[in-house]
Amino acid sequence: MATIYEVASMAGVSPATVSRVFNGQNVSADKARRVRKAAKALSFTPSRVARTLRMRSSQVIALVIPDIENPFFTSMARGVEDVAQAAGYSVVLCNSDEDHGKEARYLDIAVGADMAGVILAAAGDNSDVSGLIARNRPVVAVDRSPHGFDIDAVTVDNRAGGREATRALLDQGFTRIGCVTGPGDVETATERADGWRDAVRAAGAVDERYLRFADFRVDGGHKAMRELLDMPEPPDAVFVANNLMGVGALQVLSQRGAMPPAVGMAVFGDLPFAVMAPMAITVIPLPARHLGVTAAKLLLDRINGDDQPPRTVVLRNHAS
Amino acid sequence: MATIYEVASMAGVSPATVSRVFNGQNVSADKARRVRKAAKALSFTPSRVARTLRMRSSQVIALVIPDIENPFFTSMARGVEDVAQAAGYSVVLCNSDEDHGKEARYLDIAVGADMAGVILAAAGDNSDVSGLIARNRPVVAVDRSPHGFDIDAVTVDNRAGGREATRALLDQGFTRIGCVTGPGDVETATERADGWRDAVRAAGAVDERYLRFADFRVDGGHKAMRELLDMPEPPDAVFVANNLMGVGALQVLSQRGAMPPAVGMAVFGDLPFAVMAPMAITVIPLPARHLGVTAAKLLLDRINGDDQPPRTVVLRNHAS
DNA sequence: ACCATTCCAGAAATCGATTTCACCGTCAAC
DNA sequence: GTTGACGGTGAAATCGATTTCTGGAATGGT
Repeated sequence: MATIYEVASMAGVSPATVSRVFNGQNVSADKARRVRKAAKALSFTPSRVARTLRMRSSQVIALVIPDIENPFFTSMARGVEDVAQAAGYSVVLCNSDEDHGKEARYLDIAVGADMAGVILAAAGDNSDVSGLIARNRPVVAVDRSPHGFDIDAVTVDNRAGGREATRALLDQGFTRIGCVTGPGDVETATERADGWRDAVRAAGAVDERYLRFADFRVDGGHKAMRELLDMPEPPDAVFVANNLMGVGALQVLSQRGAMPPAVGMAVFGDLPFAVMAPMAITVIPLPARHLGVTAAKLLLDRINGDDQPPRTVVLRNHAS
Repeated sequence: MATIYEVASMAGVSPATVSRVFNGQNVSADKARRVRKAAKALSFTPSRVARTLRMRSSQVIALVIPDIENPFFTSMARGVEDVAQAAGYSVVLCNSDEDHGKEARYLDIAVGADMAGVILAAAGDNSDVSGLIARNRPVVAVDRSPHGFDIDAVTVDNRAGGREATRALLDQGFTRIGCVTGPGDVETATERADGWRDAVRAAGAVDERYLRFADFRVDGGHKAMRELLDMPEPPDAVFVANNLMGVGALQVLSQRGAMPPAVGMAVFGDLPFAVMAPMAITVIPLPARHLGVTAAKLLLDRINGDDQPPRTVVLRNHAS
């Protein structure tokens, strides 16, 4: 509540001097001491708001993710946080809940709050970052990237991963491979499904009835898996395009007493908090933390004035 | 980037009028129309920073949690978020990482950024919220509460839960019940261990060698569980005081081929993303989302000027 | 002893919104 | 016809920091 002015008058100096003390500029030792003492006495905390208004930029970066309850994204958040902290930035986490409206609102806030930059795991292909770009605020897309904008991006090779996962199932001798992927307007979902198509086609014909779009959550996995199993000729194996749907699918299989390898299963992304090493399940690991770290580094570069044309970094998901 | 002044001059009115248009005050229809048109043309986004500086409060609340990778806390965050959103507030999530230094930094930021209030799941008993109190900012403690401050709090009955969990193991016929709890300076950890002591004492003598303090994470569960199993006379069952350590303990048991019910197990808090209904495991469910909802409501009350003496809400964890 | 740097420090402008105050019309009441 | 109330509007103060500009003091080189 105390302001720089009160500190100044208590220390018998000008506000400018108080500011200089706190920003490590040259101030005589005597005055600096008096200022610090006064600041302590008044338990002075500088107003970041005033500072931000004047400086036109805050030491905060926004990380907008579509599902805070997904360990993949929280792990990514940790990566972002560690890099940002080390560089003196704070991270605020915004949960868009896969909702374009909420996402837009958070992006507006990021602009209005003069945040230094934004790392965005977009809710869908048509997320709109034009406001950020118009105002020249650095943005980095991570995991998924909005279409139609030429911005920095960090992704993994979704198609290759989907192909590899599906091929693993074929190699295990399964013949009717289903696919449970995410929403049709999310890049990672369609790309992973494309990988599935690639692999299946290479082994024969693609049966699109075995493809299900769900919502990238546990419940989506339930629903899609049930649908597949209830088909007249159900698949004998399934490729699931993300971790949470993988959990959902496994829960359904468990209920029906058909755990892998009775039904084949490959998952894109590590299964969260798995208790038993799921030997019968093929997992394409996803470098979640590393995605965050890389995105944060890219963003910090931009914040510090890096002006190259936008880069896209594709991380290897070292298959296992 | 456009300011209220540019909008004003484009619309041929004063900045005050522009402000009034956006804040729903009385302005003639004609001018209002011109202002809106100009604002659109300039793609004007009001500066929250300037607004906050002037109003001395922002529409943002901080939620400080000790571990963003723990689904219990993210679920709590969802509860907070839903309530806050509905009331027009945004939530920024701050991960203190069980570190008092980081936590203190985030609390400072909350003050300096003039946030409307803070919901704090403290990193330990001796977290310091005096800065917030001195500046009259609403704080609500959730899950854990810092000692020595008389503030609103929302908790569960940890001791009763620990007692109940342990009793369940005794009822199942186990006789040497171990306990894996969290750090000694975290209230929820010590209280749950107290519950364990209560139950064990009621059935005989408490052997403190069966009590382990770990770090509330998966690795802590590993370490503590291994130590217990490696004792000359290992426990035949174990009460684990949180969800992640429960996962860790189960992983160790799985490795050693002693899954429940070979070794008895009770866990405080729901196991995240469990694939199979763990019938052999006693789970004390934790109303994570509800904790968040309740805390957010309390905080909003305070923000809106509620001035009663601090309340402590203890939620029932409807045992199962 | 003199001039040129360099260093300190204060006054005042600035960031962009909100809000008080004062003023002007208009309209209703008496 | 005067008074009072009220709605609409703009000028200017305000929030609390940073920063430019300026002047004075101190330092150093010759």
